[in-house]
This record gives sequence, structure tokens and C-alpha cells, in this order.
Amino acid sequence: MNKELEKNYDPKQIEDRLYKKWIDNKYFHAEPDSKKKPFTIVIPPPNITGQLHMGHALDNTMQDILIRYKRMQGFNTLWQPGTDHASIATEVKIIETLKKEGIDKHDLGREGFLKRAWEWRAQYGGRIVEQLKKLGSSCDWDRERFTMDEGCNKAVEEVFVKLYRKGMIYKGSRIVNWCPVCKTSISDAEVEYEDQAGHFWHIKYPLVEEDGSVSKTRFLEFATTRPETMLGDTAVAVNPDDDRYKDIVGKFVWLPFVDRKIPIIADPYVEMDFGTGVVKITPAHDPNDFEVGKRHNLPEINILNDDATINENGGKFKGMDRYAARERIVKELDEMGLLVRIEDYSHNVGTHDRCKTTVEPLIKKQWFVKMDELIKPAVDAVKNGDIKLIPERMEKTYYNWTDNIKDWCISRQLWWGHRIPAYYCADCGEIIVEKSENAPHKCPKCGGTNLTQDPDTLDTWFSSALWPFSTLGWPENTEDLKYFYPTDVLVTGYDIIFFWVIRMIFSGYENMGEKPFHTVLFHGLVRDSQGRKMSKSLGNGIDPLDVIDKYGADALRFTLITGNAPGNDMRFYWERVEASRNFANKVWNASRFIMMNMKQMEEAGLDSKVQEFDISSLEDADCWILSKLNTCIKEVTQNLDSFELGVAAQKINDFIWDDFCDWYIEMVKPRLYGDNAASKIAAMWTLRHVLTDALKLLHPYMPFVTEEIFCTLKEAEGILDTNESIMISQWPVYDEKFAFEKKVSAIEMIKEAVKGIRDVRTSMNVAPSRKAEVFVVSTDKAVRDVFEENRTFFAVLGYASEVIVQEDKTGIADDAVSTVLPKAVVYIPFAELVDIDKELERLAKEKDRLTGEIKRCESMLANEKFISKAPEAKINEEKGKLENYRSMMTKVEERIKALSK
RNA sequence: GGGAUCUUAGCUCAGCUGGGAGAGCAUCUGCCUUACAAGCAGAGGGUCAUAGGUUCGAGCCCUAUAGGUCCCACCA
Repeated sequence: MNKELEKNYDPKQIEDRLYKKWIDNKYFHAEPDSKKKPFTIVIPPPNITGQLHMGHALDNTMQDILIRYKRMQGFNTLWQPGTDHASIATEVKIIETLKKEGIDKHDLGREGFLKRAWEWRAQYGGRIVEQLKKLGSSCDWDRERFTMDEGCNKAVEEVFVKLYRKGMIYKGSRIVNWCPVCKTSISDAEVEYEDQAGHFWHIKYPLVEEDGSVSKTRFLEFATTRPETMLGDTAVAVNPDDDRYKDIVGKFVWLPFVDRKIPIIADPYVEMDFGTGVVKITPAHDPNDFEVGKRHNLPEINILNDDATINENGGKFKGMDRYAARERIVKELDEMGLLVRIEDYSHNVGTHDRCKTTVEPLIKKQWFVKMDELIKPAVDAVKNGDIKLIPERMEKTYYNWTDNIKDWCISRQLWWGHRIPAYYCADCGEIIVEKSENAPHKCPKCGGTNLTQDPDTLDTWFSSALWPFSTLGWPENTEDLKYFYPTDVLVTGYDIIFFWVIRMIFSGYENMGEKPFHTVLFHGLVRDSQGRKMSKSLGNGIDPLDVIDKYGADALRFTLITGNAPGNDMRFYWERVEASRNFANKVWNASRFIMMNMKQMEEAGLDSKVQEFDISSLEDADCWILSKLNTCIKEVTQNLDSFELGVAAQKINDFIWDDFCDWYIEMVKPRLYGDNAASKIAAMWTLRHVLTDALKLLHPYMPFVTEEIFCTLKEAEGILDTNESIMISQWPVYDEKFAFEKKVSAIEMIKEAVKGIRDVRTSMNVAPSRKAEVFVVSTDKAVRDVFEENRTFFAVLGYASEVIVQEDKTGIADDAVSTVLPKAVVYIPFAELVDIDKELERLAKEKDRLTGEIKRCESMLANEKFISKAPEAKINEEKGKLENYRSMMTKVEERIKALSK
């Protein structure tokens, strides 16, 4: 009973059904099993705020391909899924939602706010997971984790407490990047610099005379891009070697508005050649000035509130927004005659990557992770090859960061996240760091009971850095952890190498004493057809679900993988999706063809589903396609092992479409429609064998269509059991017994002949429906035998009414058109006159080509250096070619002579 | 300022450690041949950015130049 396939492949009818089947059968689930080797990938946890975008689609397709491939190879594969709480992204989103209801987060209070956040997560957190399923991702959903679930919380506290006790986490007053909108500090990695058109305000401060009065004639001129920060100036600096200012170092200038006398100091940080060689120093609001201030013991005057309005230190500007204050200060300076000039100036401004607000550097007490020691094993791991980055060039980016590493600011003034496990004693100021299960009730130092927990939460990347082991049960030493850790490959975009990849690596070494994975496979960005980033504001984003809906998940997956090398950005074109869909349909129809013929054979009483087959009864064409398949298996496996997913996809595509569909299936048709039972059975066995293996090769890329066909085929073969699935079938292996080299070259020769005939006929405008006699003339018996043996399909492919193979030209009209092969000439004598001039023209062109080739070969072989230095195989190859060309040349010349009569 | 990367057919891109330039789409010409018109058969189209160098041999390695993209740093 053969199930029939529809004429066109319709993904909608099968995708959800098959995915459900996989889930129901627990194919994605992995348990430790000492008899099998594990292969593990942890998913880059998508944000719970997120919706599936093309980046996710690419990232997860790559992971799924690797996982499915390894699973078929017999590995015990675990693809560990989960989601990220994404502290700031989520908090911002919830605040927005609250705003629409007219609620401020402070109205709710911390607890109320967190309640809302968890509700929000319950409602939306699973959305992206459902979308990943649509893609066909074979994650072990039974193990789904969340960065704020109980286990991950434990891991976070464990690490925090441990690092604190080792002195590697500390609290310090440092200059940090402050976002006045999100009202939190952010790490260096979260600051995005962008060029903005601004101004350079040239300003002068009056010198303070010996008698303490403010000079009306002597000034010190400098320039600034942020005039409002002058309210916090505590010095002006010059270079110690600058002769212009040598005599005034140590004196003072008068600071307007706040009426402060500030010293003129000398510091090498100042460059003499830039501007006037004078810099105003604002230690509280500039990282460089902060350093200068430390060196010179300058006071740090904070002039900003958390929302970037001026605070009480700003005198009369108190309460004004930073930009309003800037405008006002410039205006008043001008009125005071202290503004020299305004210059247009384009400079880089740091903005918060989440909300694009210009960040304000300011001094805050924050928690930091000391990086200098922590980073060392992470650097070594890449240097000595324990961890491989693909493509290799990513190593430079990696070192660029590790070589300039700064301490990591991990505290955030947010509520949604892991609360810092530090407690303060109100009585004596003692800091107590403990896991929440050991939360202190009284101060161990003074016994006071007035303890409060630090209100801040941790940078969201603090928890994701632990993801490769926290998801496997750490800090408990679980069986999962022992078995699956270290994981194998991490697949991610190059854009989060600093945020995440590096931090996972040093966290792995620090906490597990072992790398988290041995390979990092990077991919690029998916851009729109014009090469722009897909973004909400541009409205040029393409929703992967939309693509799946229109063309199917397989087509989307295939599109994202083909024609793309690791780490490179790619552009998205609907035309390419269409091409992928067409390929899926091609596979579908080839399968349909095979199964229809199985059915017909069965009806004719022939066994179409032989399992054990004696390969000695295969015909040449069968051997040819089996050899081709064999090579394809070998190469694709090699490509996948070296993470060349795109190259492998191309090879599978070419094998199936060109070799299998366009040639083999066409070759085999006459046999299937003929009446030689043995030949039919051999052809059908080969068709099924090749199809099955080809489907397996394709399965990691196109899981749905391959599964549907595979199961239908197994059913047709009568060997479908309920647990059958291509995803747990065995990956094809290169097999020496299918390496039929001689048969391959025999069939290749016939292919050449067929192509020649087609070419001649087209150029002569002969209708395909017009069959003609075809003569094959060769003095080589072996060549004649090949044509004799394969005459049936040669005739069909070559539009021949009859194929006559002979040793010489006897009986062939002189004006027959022809095509020349190295060891044979194929003649097609048409009954009516053909255009001899046209044929002569074609032959002349061929002669020209051959002349060129012969010349090339000859000069190469005449080159003594080539002969003495090139490998022998290469020399022989060239000799062989030359021989062929010469032989063809003789034949072409003969033909020209014959036709010119 | 430092670094990475790209420049290959009209368009978008492959091309693995150097051995006669490929794909998809687009264009042109024929075909509804009983798996597939989401298809079949054929064709046109490239001094592989430029200039040097290494090599018997360079799209591939080295140097310089031009243009594009990105990352890092941030001289106020």
C-alpha cells in the first residue's frame, strides 16, 4: 500500500505534525549514558522580551544542523535550551507598559514591581520558545532553563560569594557610565559610541592675581565639548614641558558661577599640540580627568543628579537639565566676555546601547569584578588552541579586548535581576556577603540587627556567563554536569564576543577549572536586501515566521545557510528563499517519481523493495551515481566536521539536483519503462538507496521535508515501524565498495556525448521532437563497448531514433553534423540538408579553442622548470590533457575537410 | 589613532591548506518530454579593485595604493 505524495510540496501540511511526533517520541531528549559519547551545545538564551528575528533564525539553524548531524552519527546529543531574564531590556519594557497605565515603578515598590515582572515573564517569556520550535529546533525542551530560575540563582550567588571572598569582587567608588534615562550604571561594553555633530566652545578663565583678586587682563584659554561640566571643575591642567605655561603652574584661576579658585596643575596627560594646550579638569565627570584628579589629590565634585539635572553643587543652575544648563552657561559666559568663540565639531559621544541616551560619566559606588587574573586562562586557552574560534580572525578581536581589559562593573540600579547578596550593617557599616540561604540576621562584627540588603542587581551577563554549567546543575556536582561538561560548540554572533563569549570562557575556567566548550562558531548579521541592518525603526525587518508561513521552515533554513561563510554578514532576499523552496520541491518530486515507480513495479508483480542487493548486478549508470553519492558523503562529512555548513549545503544541493535528478533519473527511465525485470530491480534498488542517503545528508538542513519523505518511503518499502525517523537514522558513511572509478569515467564519456549532441542540435535549431539516427565511431573497442552497453539511455538522452556503434565511418553521410570526443566521434546525419556553413563555423570555433588549449599544454610541458619542480601527478595530468586535445583536433580537422568539399 | 574585513558574471555571494574561474537570481533561445513550468535543454556574460613581488604556476601568499564595511580606543 503506497501512500501517494502530493504533486507539490506543501510545508504547512507536515511541519507541525512532524514536530509534534519528534517531541512525543522524545527524540530531542538526552540523558547521560556512559556507553555513548556526548555532544553538547548550549543555546545562546534569547531574551524573554524578544521575538524571533533573522539573527535567531540563523543562529539556531546552525546549531540545529550540528546537533542533528551529530545525533545521526550516534552521539548522545544535548541541545540545552533556555531563556535570559535580560534585566535592563525587560525592566525597560515593563516600565513602558506601566507608563501606559499611568504607573511609575516607584509607585509599585520593589516587590510590586517584581510581581508584575514575573507576570510579564509568564505571559511573554515562552513566546520566543514557541517560535524556535517553528524553525524545527531540536532542543531538549524537557531541560529548558531560565537565568533567574532557582538553579541559576544559586549559581550566581555561589560565584559572587566565592569571588568576593577571594578578593576578586570589590565595591569601589569609581567613575562609571551612567544612563540618566534608565538611571543605572552600565558596563563599558554597553556603551556605544556614535559620531555626533557638536560644538567646541572656546572659553577662558581669568587668572587669580598674587593679591587674590581676579585678573581682568590675564586669562587661560581652553576648549570643551561639555561646558556645563565646568561647574565641577577642580583644576586646569597643562603639560609639564609646556614652556608657555611654566611660570603659572601652581597658580590659580577663577571659576565663574560657583566662585571657586582652582589650581593650575601640570600633568603629562595634556597634549601640548592640541588646542591651546590647556585642559579643564572635572574629576567627577570624565574618566581621564578622574585619573588626573587622583594623581593630584583634587576634590571630586559631582554636579549631576541621577536624571542628569544639575544638583545643588551647580549653584544657580540647580534643577536645570544638563543641556539647558549648557546653553545657559554658554550664554552667560558670553555676556561675561569669557566665551572666545564657538567652533563646529564632530565628536564621538557615548550612548547607552539599549535606549540610545547619551551616557554621563560620573562617580558612583559600584561593584566590580577584578579582571586581570581572571582573564589569564581565557587568553591562554585561545592561544594554545584549547578553544578554537571560527573564523580564526575572531581571535584578534578577542585579544583586542583581553589585552585592554578593565574591571567589570557588575552592579545595576535595577530591580529585575539577581539582587546582590551583600548586606550592610546600619550600626557599624560592616559589609556582609552571603548567599541568601545564609542571609545574616545580625551583624557579625557589632551584633547589630539593623541590616539591609544592597538594593542593586547584577549585570544580566553575570548570569549568562555561567550558562554552560549552571544549566547542567552546577553548583551541585550532578551527573549531567559530569557527563555533558565541557560542552562542545558554541554558536553565536560576533557582536556578543565581549559581552558573553569571553565571560563564559573565564567563568568556565574559574568555576569549573575547565573550558566551557572547545569551539566557538561565529556567524554574521542578517541584513536586508540593501545591506542595511534590520531594525524596528527602519521597518525593514523580515519576520522569520512570515517566511516560514509562506515558504516553510526548510526553505528558510536552507536560505540562511547556503552561500554564506562563517562570520560573514549576509543579505536576505526573497528570491533566495524561493530558490530554496524550489529545491525542497525538487527533492519532493524526485521522491514522488521513485515511489510512483515502486508502485507500478509492484502492480506488475516485481519486487521494488529489495533490501539485500547483490551489487555485482548493477549497471554502469547505477555504479556511477553510487560513486558520486559516495564522494558526496565523504566531502559533506568533512565539510560539516570543519563547520563549513554552507559549502556542504551546496554540495548536497548539486548532487541531488544535477547528478541525481537531471542525470541519473533520466538515465534510468528507459529501464523502468522497459521490460527487463532484473534491470528494473537494480535501478529501483539504486534509486532508493541513493534517495535514502541523500535525504539523510539533507536532513540537518531540511528536517521536515526529509522526514516526511523518509517515512513515506519506509512505509512504501514496508519497513516503517512507529518509531522510525530519519533524525535517529544512521548518518551515511563513505564505503569503499561503491568506488567504481572505471564506471564513472565511462558514464562521464557518455554524458559528454549527450551534451555534445544537445549542443549541436540546439545550434542547428532541431526540434527536440525530431529524433535522428546517431552513429558513434571509435577505433577503441572499450569505448564502443561502453556505448553499446548503455545505448538505451544514451539514445533517449541523445534524442536518437537509433544508436549505431561502429569502428569506422562506413555508411555515414559526409554532411552529417557531429560532435567530437577524445576517443570517439558522434555523427548525426539528418535526412534533409542542414546548414553546412553554420556547422563549419561551429567547428572552426571548436578548432580555435583546441588550438589554444594545445598551445597552453605544450608550453607548460616544454617549460623545464615546470617539469623539474611540479609534482608528477600534475605533469601527467597535463600530458593526458594534451593527448586528448590533439586527438580531438585531428578529428575536428577531418570534419572540416569533409564538409568543405 | 589602532585593528579586522571586503573589492570575483548585470545583482547577491561561494571558492577548504596556490595547479586551467563557480552557484543562485536576472537576460536570451527552444521545449507543457506521463516526478517536478516551483520544471527541462541550451546560450551569452568575468585581464577575480589597481600596481609591484614570491613561485614552474597566484582569485588564493607578501608589499603598497584606492574605495567600501565593521570593531576597538577617545585629544579635553
